[in-house]
Amino acid sequence: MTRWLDDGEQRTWRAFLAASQRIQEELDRQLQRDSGMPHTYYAILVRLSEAEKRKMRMSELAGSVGSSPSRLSHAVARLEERGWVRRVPCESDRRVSWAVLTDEGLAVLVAAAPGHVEAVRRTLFDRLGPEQVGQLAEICMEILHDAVLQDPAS
Amino acid sequence: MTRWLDDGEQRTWRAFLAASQRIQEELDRQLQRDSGMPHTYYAILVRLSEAEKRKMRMSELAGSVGSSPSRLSHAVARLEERGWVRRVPCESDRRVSWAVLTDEGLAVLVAAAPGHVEAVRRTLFDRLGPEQVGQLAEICMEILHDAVLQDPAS
DNA sequence: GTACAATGCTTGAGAGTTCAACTTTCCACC
DNA sequence: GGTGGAAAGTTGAACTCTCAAGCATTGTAC
Repeated sequence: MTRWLDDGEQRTWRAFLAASQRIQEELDRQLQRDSGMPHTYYAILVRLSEAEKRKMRMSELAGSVGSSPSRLSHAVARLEERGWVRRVPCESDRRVSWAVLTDEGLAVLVAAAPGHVEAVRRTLFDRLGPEQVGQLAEICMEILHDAVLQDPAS
Repeated sequence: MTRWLDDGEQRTWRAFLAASQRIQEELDRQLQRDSGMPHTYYAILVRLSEAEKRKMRMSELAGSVGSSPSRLSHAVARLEERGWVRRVPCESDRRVSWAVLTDEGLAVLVAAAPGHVEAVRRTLFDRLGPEQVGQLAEICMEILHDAVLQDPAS
């Protein structure tokens, strides 16, 4: 009954796994080594830096970086300890917390960005032609499109 | 000096991150829920099941699943606790350990496989056309090709 | 044959993630 | 205006991963 993967699919799948794993690890290692933070923390700082007044609600931020509420809560707690992010209670809805990027956090991000972008180029874009970049974008959009991604059983 | 990403690259990069993250999480969740193990453990069982006599040296296995020696050592320790893998010392080189997939481990793998393959289809292959699958394979090969992936500074 | 480096693997501590509660606040309804 | 449920976040425990250090064993050079 199971629709097993044929040889081509098998190869594609394993290549995809290996490639994405490798990129993730390389970026994590680079950021950890050069800036003392994992990639997920970097993504949080980036997203905050782009937001109006450098602040976002926790849930919005979580959705934006593709993180669970719990993960984000833990992460922001660590970022707050380092003084890179501050949590401010929302006046109009007291369930809500604002996460605010501090000046110090922005400085750390600015310092980390060039090395990170270099790593992204080295691991991904420098290896692909322009057509492939377009194809990859298209493919990833399809994967994300209407991303139910749920098991029918659940 | 930094070669920043242009808008198209930026979008591609974020789509790629989101897509690969999403697939990883979906697979991990499915396997954890239905078979009580993370995806990395599943990969270890798969690789062992394909090996001659269902056994491999730890270092070989680590390379094969793209894991650090340390990670594999921890993982196999857990798998051994569950009785799915056994470690056997090598006679000819006593530094070496063989990891052996047990009958019980094979049974668990066989039980887990259909649900996993379904998840892979649902999250990836069902969303792409045949051309895109080919393109994706090609792209991932390029990413892995001659994968130095090292920072010049190191 | 004895020092010394390299190899194979393991270990422990620190850090991040997950999952299932749990608290607080808001909203809708009667 | 109370009540029940939904929404927003947090917390703690269990688990995995990483990194650096460590222990044997093997290979190499003198």
